[in-house]
Amino acid sequence: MDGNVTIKTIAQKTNFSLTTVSRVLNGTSEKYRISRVTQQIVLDEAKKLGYIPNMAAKTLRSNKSHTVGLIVPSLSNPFFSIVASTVSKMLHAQGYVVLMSDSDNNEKEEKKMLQALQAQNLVGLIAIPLGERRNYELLNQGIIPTVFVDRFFPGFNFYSVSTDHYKSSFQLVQYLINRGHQKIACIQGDEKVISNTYRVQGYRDALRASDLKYYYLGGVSFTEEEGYLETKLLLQKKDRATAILALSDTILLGVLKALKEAKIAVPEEISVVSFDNSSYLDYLEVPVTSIAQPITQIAQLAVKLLLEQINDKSKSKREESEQVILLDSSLISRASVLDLRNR
Amino acid sequence: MDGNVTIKTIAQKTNFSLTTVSRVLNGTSEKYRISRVTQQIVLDEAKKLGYIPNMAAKTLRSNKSHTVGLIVPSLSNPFFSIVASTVSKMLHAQGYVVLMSDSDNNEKEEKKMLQALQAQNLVGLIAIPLGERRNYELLNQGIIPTVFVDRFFPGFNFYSVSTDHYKSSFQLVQYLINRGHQKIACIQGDEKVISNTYRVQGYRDALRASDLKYYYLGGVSFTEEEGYLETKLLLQKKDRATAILALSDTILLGVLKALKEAKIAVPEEISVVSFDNSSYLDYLEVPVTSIAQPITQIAQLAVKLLLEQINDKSKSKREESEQVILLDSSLISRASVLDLRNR
DNA sequence: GTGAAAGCGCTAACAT
DNA sequence: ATGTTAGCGCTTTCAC
Repeated sequence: MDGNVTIKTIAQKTNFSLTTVSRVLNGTSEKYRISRVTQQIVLDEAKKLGYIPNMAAKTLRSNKSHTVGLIVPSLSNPFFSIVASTVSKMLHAQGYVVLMSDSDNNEKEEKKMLQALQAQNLVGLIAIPLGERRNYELLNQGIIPTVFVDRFFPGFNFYSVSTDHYKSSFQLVQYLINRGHQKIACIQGDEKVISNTYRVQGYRDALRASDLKYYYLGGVSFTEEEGYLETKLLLQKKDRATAILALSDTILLGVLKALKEAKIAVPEEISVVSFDNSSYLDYLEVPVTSIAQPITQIAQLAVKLLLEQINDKSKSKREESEQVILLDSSLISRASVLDLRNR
Repeated sequence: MDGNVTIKTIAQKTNFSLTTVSRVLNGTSEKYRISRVTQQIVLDEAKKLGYIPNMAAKTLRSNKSHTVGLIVPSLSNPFFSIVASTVSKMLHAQGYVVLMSDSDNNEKEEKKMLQALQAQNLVGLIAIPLGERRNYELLNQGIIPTVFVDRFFPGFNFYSVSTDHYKSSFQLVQYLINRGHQKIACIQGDEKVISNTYRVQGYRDALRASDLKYYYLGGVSFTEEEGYLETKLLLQKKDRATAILALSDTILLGVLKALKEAKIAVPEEISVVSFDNSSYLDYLEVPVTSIAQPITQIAQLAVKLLLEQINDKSKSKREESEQVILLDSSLISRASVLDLRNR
């Protein structure tokens, strides 16, 4: 009643021992052949008293917390929040509880959060890391099963799940090239994040594959402002690109703003494509062709791999589990690309 | 080294007692006048050994977990994810850790999550509740300081922080009326959530205040599909509205889709306004006038109120803390409303 | 089929 | 300025 019902209370009320009560409440009755009657008495009393187990005690005793950590660069980014949403739901369904940390795109913060998480007896960790691999090297010698999502570092014995950024980017640029574009500019996000790196490589390699010499790369962060500024810059070049590849939808919005201000028509005067395929792309002034990542699939796979590791007691196995899993994206074609071959 | 360094290990290595080590590591050295030398020795050893405190033990012993629960209807909704992001960052900065739960807009799930959270010795809870008040009545007799965000139920001794939905809606409708609109339709979300209820009331009262008889209310959930379907329905009425009020941006996207399909021009043939002011509204085919909620402010205030309660040991005070705090929104005027007075 | 007792890592009252 | 000790709520040997 007074909010402090423990198994001891129940033991006293029912005149059974702590042990018996504990066993009943943990579903190990069968294993210890506790009589149906006893079970019922204990269960009834627990319900009547509104017993709520004390996780801290369980965790301390068993050294297993049923807690999974989740660290993301920023929840205000839809991509990450959908991952968080999916991960959270799946894990809760499995009886885990999720400790969420928003590293705010700040590596110092990320480090602090990782440390805080380590004190929580986590049974697992799902991380969308920032650019600093050392933050993850401190991770308790890989004692906590960890899965990287979207971004990763080579050389960790963790699973990583992400879109095949390189391939996606390559295909997207090829899509432009196939429509006659020869001068394609790219506005990137943060150079330190590996998904960005791969996208840029895909961009570069697609150009090379078609022997295109025009190469323009700008941008330093995945923000609307950057997209805006970089587009302003881009428009001042005498040799203007015929297409812009925005490496995220946030960047895209900035690009569109700058183009609108300069009264440059999309796609008549310049074509635009992006990564992310946000739901509003269909409703923009000109619907924008974009790469759709299989976000939910990625998150689901990450959780599955994590649970697998958690349930796999044989740690030896885990030692050699470095594995990067790349999922294909889909190119959603809309009206923002002009076919230059028809001119 | 082996990942199981406790204060006992440090005590042995340094030949100090558990107490001393504990005190040094908890920053209570001053209070107990532990010598600088001792402090340094202990601190050095802790660092050398890579000591990580065991939170479960701390929590068990002190019955205070430094863990705050956060429960949201769905992280994939930008409004909620921004709240989550802000809350998480602020709380982490204060040394708290955040247990996140996505109730998936499902009251059964919400109940389960609330129960799971209760087992975690939470020191506080921030909740964006669904429609079921009973889920919160079970909340440990209000022993855990709780703050409702965005939505709330009357009769709880919790603080609630939200936008003044009624007023916002009233103003928005008045804005339409001022521009000569007399037939305004409203497409709502989930009737069970109080923010929706208030918005609908604001809509109704604004009409009444101007003696307008036209009243059209449709919709059952905050989704694009609903917005789409309801608009289809709406368009079949012989007496068509001159303006549509979409109670969320998700609904809005559906509305726009239906209008586009029907080739009805915005704002020439019909005006549209919405709630949420998502960042992409500026870039839509027709930028849409919308109500911007002070999301970050709301989240910040909620955290402040929570921390206040947590630090306020005098529970008596908390007993009478029911208080609903309403923040003003801003009306962001864009091109989606036609001024009928000029015709 | 059930119970007694030890102990997980930590803190705090009570020493000195 | 530092140490001893009890105990938070729970699980788990070991015992009968």
